[in-house]
Amino acid sequence: MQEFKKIDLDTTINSGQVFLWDKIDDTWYGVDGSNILKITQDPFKISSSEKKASDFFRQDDNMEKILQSIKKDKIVKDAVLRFPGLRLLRQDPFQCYISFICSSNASIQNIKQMLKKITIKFGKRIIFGGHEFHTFPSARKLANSTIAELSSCGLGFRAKYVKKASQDVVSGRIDFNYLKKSDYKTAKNVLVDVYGIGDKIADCILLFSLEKIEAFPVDRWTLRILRKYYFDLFDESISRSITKKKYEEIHEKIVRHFGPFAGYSQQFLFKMERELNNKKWL
DNA sequence: TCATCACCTGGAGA
DNA sequence: ATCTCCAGGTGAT
Repeated sequence: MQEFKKIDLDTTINSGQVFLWDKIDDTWYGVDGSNILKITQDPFKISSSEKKASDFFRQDDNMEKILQSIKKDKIVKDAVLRFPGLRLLRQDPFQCYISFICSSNASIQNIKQMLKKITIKFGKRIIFGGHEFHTFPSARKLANSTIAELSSCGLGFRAKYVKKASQDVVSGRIDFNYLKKSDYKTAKNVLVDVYGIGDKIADCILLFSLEKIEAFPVDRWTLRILRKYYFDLFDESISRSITKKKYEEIHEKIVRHFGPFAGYSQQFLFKMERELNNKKWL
């Protein structure tokens, strides 16, 4: 089996996509919506608390073709070479949506803590594989919660975002099935209208849970990467504060350079640069 | 349209 | 011990 076909669990889970994962005795456990996943690396085996078929690891993706497509330059080539087992994940959309709304101006460890508290306070407690877990709550549950309850999970100013965003799901204003079927631009325009969701967070939700592999979240790390390695390409577009128009301009250039699987290239570059700076993950 | 700034909170570094 | 600063941004001037 060629190296790129093997999924590297540690690398993938520690790449900033998911927050509710823990490793217990060489086994990874994670919360994905109402489902709890249990995964071992060797042998690679997945089991779950619910019997629902979801390809969490995107094993349907043609990695040979995707990697071929994104290796446009030496930087991405190096990143792919260093983390050949890194993958994008296919997350439960509502959990992903709330997770990244919580991520604004917060560290990964802080985000993890907020989400953990949300599951304990609002999720369903279950025992799986001999361990206790709490599922991610439904939109209705969070929509009906009070700001005070949400604040007690350490959300701070994000509490009001989470409540409103949950209400938008309950009312049907946000329909994840519709967004999955829509093209990138249409879906993005819908998401950025939600209170608490801007360009970056919308792209995270699109990439990690709504099948938009061309989405390329631009955050302070990505911006740093573009400045450091791709200055010649993005030159004028990169200013200190990034406006909506600049963001679109950058995204256009990104897709032109990295191609239709740009989101994959983002994941490799992000992983590489954070490792390079010894940043912590979960 | 664009640039600043406040914002909850917890953890790291001075 | 106490303080400052920052963290995968966003909304309001």
